[in-house]
Amino acid sequence: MDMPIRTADQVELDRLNSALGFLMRLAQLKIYERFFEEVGEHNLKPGEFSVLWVILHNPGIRQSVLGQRLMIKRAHMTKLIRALEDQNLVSRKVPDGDRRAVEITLTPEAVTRVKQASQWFFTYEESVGANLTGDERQQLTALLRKFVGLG
Amino acid sequence: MDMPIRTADQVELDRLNSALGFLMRLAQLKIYERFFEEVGEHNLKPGEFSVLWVILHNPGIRQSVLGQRLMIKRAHMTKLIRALEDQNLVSRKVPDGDRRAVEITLTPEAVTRVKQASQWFFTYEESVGANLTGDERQQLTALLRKFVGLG
DNA sequence: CAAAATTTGTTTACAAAGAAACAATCTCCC
DNA sequence: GGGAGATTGTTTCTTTGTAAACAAATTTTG
Repeated sequence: MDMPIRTADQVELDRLNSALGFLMRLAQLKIYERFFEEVGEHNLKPGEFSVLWVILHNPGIRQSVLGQRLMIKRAHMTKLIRALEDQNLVSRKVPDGDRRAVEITLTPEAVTRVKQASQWFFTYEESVGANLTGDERQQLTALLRKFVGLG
Repeated sequence: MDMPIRTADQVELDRLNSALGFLMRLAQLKIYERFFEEVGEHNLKPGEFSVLWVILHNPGIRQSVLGQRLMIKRAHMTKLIRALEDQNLVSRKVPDGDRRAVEITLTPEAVTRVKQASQWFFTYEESVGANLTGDERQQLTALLRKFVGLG
């Protein structure tokens, strides 16, 4: 009868169904969507939070290294850091050893703020993948860690 | 001693190390990066390809349904479809039943083009996750499929 | 049936992220 | 020591995607 497709779950994806890159993109988008639904505007976006968190645990880290680890391009990192600086959350210091580089540290306010934010952030993170069993979630985490080359 | 961190793999991520959302974002970025390294400008970007692929397999699909399945927002979908229309790859038709909607079909050229593009696209997709064993890759795919709700 | 609410797609304005060109510094090597 | 080349960060421009307001058609409901 050639009934037009009316709902998303009737859509035929064919080979896309087992394409790793495609599935990963979908997964990521789903996580983001849920993040903004649940956490709303908690005044620190996930990107900002992870940047601040990493600086907290690596005081004086250089912009370039931070960017490499979080896969943020230099051009974009410049903007992120400046925005954080404008909010008085980080301070930049050009080290004596290498005057091209910039070393970044949290301000005391930011330390408090990040520790506080970490509560809801990780609470959310733990709720991600709630439709999986504990084992599956565990496996997924391990596989992703291997996939991205973390330990 | 306070040696500054010099390389990305010395960075302490602490709890971020097992945060599913974080790992997923990293994984996705890694896939994209490799995609552009390897496939370069093959004249069809991954987003465009998947849109066209899904239209190929669901001729006459509505913009809204397409967007729901691929998690593309309406506003953005409008632009994507227009761009594809400008390249003479899709045609739009307002169905009689519901004159708000738009049904999309591939042009004959696009059918050829997508089938051709599918060769390198899926070749790339199969190379994703080459640092995992076959079993692991298989598991990861299955877990992601469950995660995103693809039965 | 008519008013209210919803769906669908578009437009406009904006935010997030990348690419390329650039300047300053540093490293390497002759 | 002094250029050639690499690194580091910034700037500018462009692409990609989202948000909010809107218009038109449809569905709901009183």
